Amino acid sequence: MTEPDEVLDGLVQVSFRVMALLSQAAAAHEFSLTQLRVLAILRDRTPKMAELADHLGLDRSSVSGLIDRAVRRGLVQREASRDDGRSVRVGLTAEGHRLAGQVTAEVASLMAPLTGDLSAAERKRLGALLARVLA
Amino acid sequence: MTEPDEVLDGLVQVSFRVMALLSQAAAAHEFSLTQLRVLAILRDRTPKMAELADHLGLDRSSVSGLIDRAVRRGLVQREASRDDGRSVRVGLTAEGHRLAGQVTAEVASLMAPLTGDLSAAERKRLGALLARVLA
DNA sequence: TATTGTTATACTCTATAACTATA
DNA sequence: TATAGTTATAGAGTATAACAATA
Repeated sequence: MTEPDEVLDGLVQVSFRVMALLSQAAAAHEFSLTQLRVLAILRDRTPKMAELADHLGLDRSSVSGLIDRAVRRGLVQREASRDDGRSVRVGLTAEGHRLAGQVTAEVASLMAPLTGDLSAAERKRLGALLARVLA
Repeated sequence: MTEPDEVLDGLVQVSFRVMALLSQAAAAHEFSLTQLRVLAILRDRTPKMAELADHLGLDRSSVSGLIDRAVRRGLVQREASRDDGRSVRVGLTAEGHRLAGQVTAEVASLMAPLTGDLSAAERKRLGALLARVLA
């Protein structure tokens, strides 16, 4: 190949741009993109460690460390599962929820200019096409 | 906020998908996403260290380490600049070029399914919209 | 025996600060 | 003095392997 598809190339370029913005939003609060993902995931879930590892696509041992650091910062709590004595559920603390909400808002602000030049119709079309890509 | 724009949400989701595919392509050759970026950048440039750091958005000291490891793997070479005795140019070795080409092809293959369900017209439209986003 | 999570270990990535050499 | 690059150091992120507790 070597001549990459125009559209695929655009997807890669846009993805790097988006990741840079997400990293910037995370860095403003001194955490990593991965910690940002953890916060986002825990906003509407209280998964077991193994489930969280699956969501993130990481090894369980890596997630242990991530959660250790988030707990140390007071953003996340561990609690024992009653159904299975081996497993542990993780969830946001009140402060974690607050921060997750704030960062989500900041991400939206940072990203808004990306689609700022598009008309309502173009936005709708782009949204639909992205949904197809994700299908 | 808290209710993120549909389109922005799509961009974030697609970006994570793309990054996962790129990471997968890189991991198949046992290197990181950053090393993949280095290879891609050096495919058509022979920058000085400081220029490479700018492209990557990283500190020079971080790039020193990245290049050290790539040199150790025989993919990249350093050479002194003749115009400025302080600066160093970096470029791919023959093996680095070979590998960069191969990985680029593998990335294209991995990503192809993303747009596999789109018609030619839809692809064209998506490409145009992504170009607007990048503008 | 198998599974859940943690720990020990090792390496990559990254930044800051201090340093060397050149300008 | 200022700039280019490296080195020293420290911490986060990641995986593999070994382990404890529970199933």
